[in-house]
Amino acid sequence: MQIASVSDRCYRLPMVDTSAKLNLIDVARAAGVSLATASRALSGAYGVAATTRARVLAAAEEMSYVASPEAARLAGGATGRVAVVVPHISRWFFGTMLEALDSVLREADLDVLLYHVGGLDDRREFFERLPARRKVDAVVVVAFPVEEVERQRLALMGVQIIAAGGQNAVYPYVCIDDAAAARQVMAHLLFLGHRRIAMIEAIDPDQPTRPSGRSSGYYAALREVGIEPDPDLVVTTDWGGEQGAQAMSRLLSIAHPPTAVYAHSDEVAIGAIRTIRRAGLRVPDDISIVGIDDHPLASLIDLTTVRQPVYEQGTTAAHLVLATLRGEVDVERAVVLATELVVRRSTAPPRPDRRTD
Amino acid sequence: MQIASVSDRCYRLPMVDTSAKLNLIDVARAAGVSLATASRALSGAYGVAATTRARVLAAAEEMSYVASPEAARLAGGATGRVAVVVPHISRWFFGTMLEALDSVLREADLDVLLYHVGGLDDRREFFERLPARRKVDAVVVVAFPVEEVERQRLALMGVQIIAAGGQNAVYPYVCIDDAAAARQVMAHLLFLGHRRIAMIEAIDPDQPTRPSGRSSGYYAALREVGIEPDPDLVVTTDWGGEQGAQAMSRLLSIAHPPTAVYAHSDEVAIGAIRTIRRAGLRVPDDISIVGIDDHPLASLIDLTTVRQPVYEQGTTAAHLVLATLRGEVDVERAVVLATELVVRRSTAPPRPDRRTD
DNA sequence: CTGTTAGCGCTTTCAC
DNA sequence: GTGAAAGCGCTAACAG
Repeated sequence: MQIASVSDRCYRLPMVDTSAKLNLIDVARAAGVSLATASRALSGAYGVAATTRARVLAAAEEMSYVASPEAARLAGGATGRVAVVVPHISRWFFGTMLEALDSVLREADLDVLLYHVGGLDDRREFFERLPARRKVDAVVVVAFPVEEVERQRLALMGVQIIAAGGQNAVYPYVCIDDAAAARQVMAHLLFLGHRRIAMIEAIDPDQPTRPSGRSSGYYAALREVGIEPDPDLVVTTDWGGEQGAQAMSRLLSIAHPPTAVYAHSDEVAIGAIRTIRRAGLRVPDDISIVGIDDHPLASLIDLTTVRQPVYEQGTTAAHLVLATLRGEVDVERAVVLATELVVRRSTAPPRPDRRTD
Repeated sequence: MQIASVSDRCYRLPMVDTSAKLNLIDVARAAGVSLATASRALSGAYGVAATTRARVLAAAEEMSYVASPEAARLAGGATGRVAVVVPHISRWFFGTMLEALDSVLREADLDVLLYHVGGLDDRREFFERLPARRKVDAVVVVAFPVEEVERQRLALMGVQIIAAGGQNAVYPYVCIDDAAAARQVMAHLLFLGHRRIAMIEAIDPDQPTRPSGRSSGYYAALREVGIEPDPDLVVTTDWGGEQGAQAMSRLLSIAHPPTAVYAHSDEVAIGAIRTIRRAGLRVPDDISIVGIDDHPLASLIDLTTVRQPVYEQGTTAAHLVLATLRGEVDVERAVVLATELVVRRSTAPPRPDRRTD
């Protein structure tokens, strides 16, 4: 992590001459057109002859002209910025999503304004402040519910909303089918012969969220095979490894502990594994465990999981943003990406002496 | 991860009346002063009577006035934005750093512009583009070297640079002492009686970096106790778990494998552990292993490591930004934060039959 | 299809 | 200590 001046770089960086700033007017002159025409040509508006536009574009390219977002915005144009709103940053899911969003938005020459909105106060602050001065052209909310009032407020300012990793009927979104993911977990566990399957349900205490499909899928799968859900086998906690470990302790403290555990995320699952091991039990011999995500460390832990395409959700959401910004009317409003079971070595049939059926 | 309109929220969001936008002139009128005075008062410049300033501030507060960054910048002021440049986003270290930076910068009413600069092309793009139009007031580079030319280019535009998680003599920085961290690892391992200590050295292939203190500390510690470094015991790889696993394979393929392994990061260490286990060996009985970071999952894996205060590095760097922006001259230009060894259960004395001394 | 013109909301000289 | 006025660089009506 050392930082030092590296002298043997492979590119030259021309020194800027601050005294000679390059404005649109310069490009216009170089192309032999008026300022207005240059503006139209660059912004891709209609009503410019193809040859003229080409000339302007060439001149701009030649002089490596970069427009001033400030001036553009002030004059009523777009800001060239999009806000990405995330409830967490350091967790893998959110970081990966950010990386994906950033990658395609930057490609489209849009700047990314990061908004970390943890609790309710941040959230309120965000939705009160942002619209006040149109700082962005669109906002992407990552796994984060937006109220209708909030949406309308933004819409009033001409700011679009797109959701990544979550769903809503009102604005475009891309997500996975959480209930289907839960069912993939359950199908695997049931097929292996497990009957006492616990669930470590994760919820974010700071975010008001509807009951997740990851939970409903569990109950649905159980009911379908005629197993009555046992409340003792469901424990709710925050996302995160330590919390998973604690939740697992509770599951080990009941009269008839489960033979298999379904955790809402890999991180939670990894925490649960620690508790199991500390109890002197083995995975998967004594207890099977499955997570959701396919976190990079899951493969290193040999954790069976359901993979969700996080990066792809991000890029897809970003493309939704671009399409919306372009004013495309026939935008695909809902994209649901497929998940898949990844079988590794944290699952096995239950020990014969522990089978309950 | 479901997103839905939540109706029972605990705050009211007033609908914006887009037709009545609030400008500085309105605040000025309300305070009974001229536009110029209002501007001066708000920007905290000298030459305004204390009472006048108070009146303006009150009016602004009352009307919950928010300045337009666009107009401010256009007129020669600050942008109210700072760029954060990171080579990765989804890795824990960088996400945590971002979270910390964001937290204090937002507190100071600055917006965070995220720049993911992966390879050389991105980097070039960044340093060519950003200065062209002053989009930000300062840039924070996270674990990322900046060339002198690049720095000067930014300085010319009045943009400050601050480094987080890396060091440089020219601009303010905050980091840890990598060499010291390495020595903490080595002291622990040597004290336990290990002599054949391997190092899995991690480097980012996309970033031109000076040899890390994490490596030099290893060699220094070895030499100090009179152990001749064995080239076979050092393997270099990319950061990341899979890479750590592969590196460990190589260490297991030499004539005399190590009794202990020092990995440059916890993620690398976790990968290495998988390889060790798959080889039928046990940690720490057969091989001890130590990482650096204290990644949240490290405690779940029971990994001995050297903790570095990532979040604190971020907040400190952000405060450096604020001080610099405030024009403070006597800014602490270099902050080096302490690291500490966290002993868990991945280290133990070497097996007597494997000791080589 | 292209050029002219009037601001966008603020900061900053300048006078007073 | 305060006010008046001149832009910052661009877009969006308008004319032509």
